[in-house]
Amino acid sequence: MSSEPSRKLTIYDLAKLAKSSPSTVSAVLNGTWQRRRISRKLARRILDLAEREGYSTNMQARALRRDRSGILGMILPLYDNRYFSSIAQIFEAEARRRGIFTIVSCTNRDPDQEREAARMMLAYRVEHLICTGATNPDAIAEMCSAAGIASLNLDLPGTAAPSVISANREGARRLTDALLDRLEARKIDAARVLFIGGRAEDHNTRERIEGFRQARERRDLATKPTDIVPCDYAAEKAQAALEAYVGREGRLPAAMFVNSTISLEGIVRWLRLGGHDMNDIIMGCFDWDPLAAAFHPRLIMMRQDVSTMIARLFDWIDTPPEDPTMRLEVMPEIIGNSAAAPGRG
Amino acid sequence: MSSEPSRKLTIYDLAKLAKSSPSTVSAVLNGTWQRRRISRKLARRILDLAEREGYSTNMQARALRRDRSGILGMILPLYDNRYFSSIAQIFEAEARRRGIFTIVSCTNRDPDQEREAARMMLAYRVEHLICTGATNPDAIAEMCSAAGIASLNLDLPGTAAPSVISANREGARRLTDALLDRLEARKIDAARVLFIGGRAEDHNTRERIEGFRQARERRDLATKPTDIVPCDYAAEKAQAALEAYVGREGRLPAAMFVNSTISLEGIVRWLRLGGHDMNDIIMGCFDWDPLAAAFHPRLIMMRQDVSTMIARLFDWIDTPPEDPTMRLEVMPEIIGNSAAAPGRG
DNA sequence: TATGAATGCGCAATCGGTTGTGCAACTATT
DNA sequence: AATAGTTGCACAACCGATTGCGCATTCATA
Repeated sequence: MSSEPSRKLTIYDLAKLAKSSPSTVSAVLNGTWQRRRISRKLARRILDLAEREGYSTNMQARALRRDRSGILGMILPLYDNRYFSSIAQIFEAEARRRGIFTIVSCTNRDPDQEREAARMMLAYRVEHLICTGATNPDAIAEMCSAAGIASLNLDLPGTAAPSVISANREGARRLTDALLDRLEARKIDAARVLFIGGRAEDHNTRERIEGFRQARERRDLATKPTDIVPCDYAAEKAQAALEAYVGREGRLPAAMFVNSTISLEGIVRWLRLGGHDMNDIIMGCFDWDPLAAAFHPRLIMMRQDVSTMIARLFDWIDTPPEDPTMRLEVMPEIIGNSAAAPGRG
Repeated sequence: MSSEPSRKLTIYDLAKLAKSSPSTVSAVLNGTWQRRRISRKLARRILDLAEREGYSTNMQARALRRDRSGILGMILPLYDNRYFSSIAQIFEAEARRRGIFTIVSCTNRDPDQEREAARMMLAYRVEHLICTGATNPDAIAEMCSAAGIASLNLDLPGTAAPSVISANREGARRLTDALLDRLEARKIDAARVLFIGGRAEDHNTRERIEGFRQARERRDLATKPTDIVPCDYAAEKAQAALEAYVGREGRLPAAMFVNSTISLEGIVRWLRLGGHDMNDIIMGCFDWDPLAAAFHPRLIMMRQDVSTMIARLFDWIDTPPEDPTMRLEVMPEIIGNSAAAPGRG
């Protein structure tokens, strides 16, 4: 380790030290030296020198000159559930594997914050912008296309950029089927099944509601409007909605389709506060959380296949789809629906 | 909205359009126009033009020239628990409030990934690097100081940069006290209390163990070495460690100090699998998760005060402490230890 | 011993902002 | 009317990389 450089080392400094030129040093350090016919000997000397002196490329200068930042941007609603946090982690890991730098920003499901974050990412000239669970993906996609950079949607689809999402309808159908199967096994009337959580205006919730409906329809079960309560995601909202439902109906639902782990939090809290036994009610959750699974092993969960979703995303980053309205659905996996489920484990 | 610009708009384009000069346009757009005595009229004209044409400053160019990126970097072990995810979220929110851009990278508690992420952040010339829960904070601090940029530690302290951490020892003492109080209330022998989870080589775990010991000592309770099992954080490790403990002791511990929510996951799973009743055992967890709290309201949790920790961090970003080895401890809050706790709620 | 090709490297322009400095034109002062 | 001060803006030199181009050498071939 050499002594503290008072100023950051540049290729000009290295060129002087190596008695060479900045262009040569640059070529050596960015790996294009063979193409520029720099001798292996000189290359090695410069590389050693750079290593010894602790040189680090100024990415701003590189980005400016190359007109490519080497950065991938992602906006995300939140980090604080397993679904979104694993999206961030797997996205980062995959980008790192490819030597790409990532910037992730969470925007709290707030359209203004989404736009502002996108504006910043565009100012930093990210090469792609991944728009995850955005309230208004098309607005972001438009900003991106105006800036001439590609955008992709994840989790919630848009019409202005390609989207990778979960197979929400089919997933919801399967989750509902699992609930109905358990009711049948316990010979419980399937009339009182409640769908709770999510936003009526978001695509995923609408699809899941549709899947829920279809699964019931196929068994000739009617679904009342009051059985479907997209009361937003927040735990408190779900708590209040369940309270209201029980107030109206006079008793607990026999089964519940809970639309997210954050809604589940409210549901569970409400049940606990009321002194209800979790096992008296059959629950499914369209999302996955290992702690919840540990606490309540009879809870059925849909685990969205984040690895596959991210893999498809990178496929599109590598080779952009010709059709910008392309939509790809990835099937989630059902967890906790073992055959032994009806009995006590 | 004007027609699609084929090339990204620059201050030179704007200068031409406004029949002005690049330096004037620059001054107007970065807010220094008053100091440079640009007339209000011209400034307005240029601002309107920039707005109309959808101009966006090239941050790479700005950063290069200013020699300041305007970026704050943070490395983080993971996103997938509430503690770290709220650190990321609150950090971002606070930075956004100040108009600072952030880059967060998670490094999976892997020293190599930590160094690599730090190297990248330094290459992008972040202005500060926050090192959260790093396995080797001093190594990162050294890299930073060699590059001439300030670093700060969060969650796990180092000796080469100022650190903001939780009051682990005192927090652990209080959590242990809560466990012992409950044992007393139930008139249960306090011999069989198990500390489980974490890494013996990390500072926080050592401090918590010390707090655990002290709380027992103050009640004249001896602590056997086998009562303390820092088996790493992973759920599987905790699961195996508990299994081993029970195998040795012939029965369950009466109470447990679980060192993280991820360890808690393994503990709860193991208890469930064995058909044990969660309420037969008094549990505390040094960390907080609202889903866990909802599922198990008698679980006592220490919620680390992330908001305060981040606030202190930004204090130091604003005015760096004179002493680089400075360490600040922020008291965590105990959750779920209400007076009504011993009875059924 | 010419001639042409290949090898090895440096020159200088460039990316898009920022900022020290200078120079008109205008206003106030004596 | 001459001088000094103020106002309003443009010039041009950077920041640190990248890259098209060109010029010496050296090597192979005739």
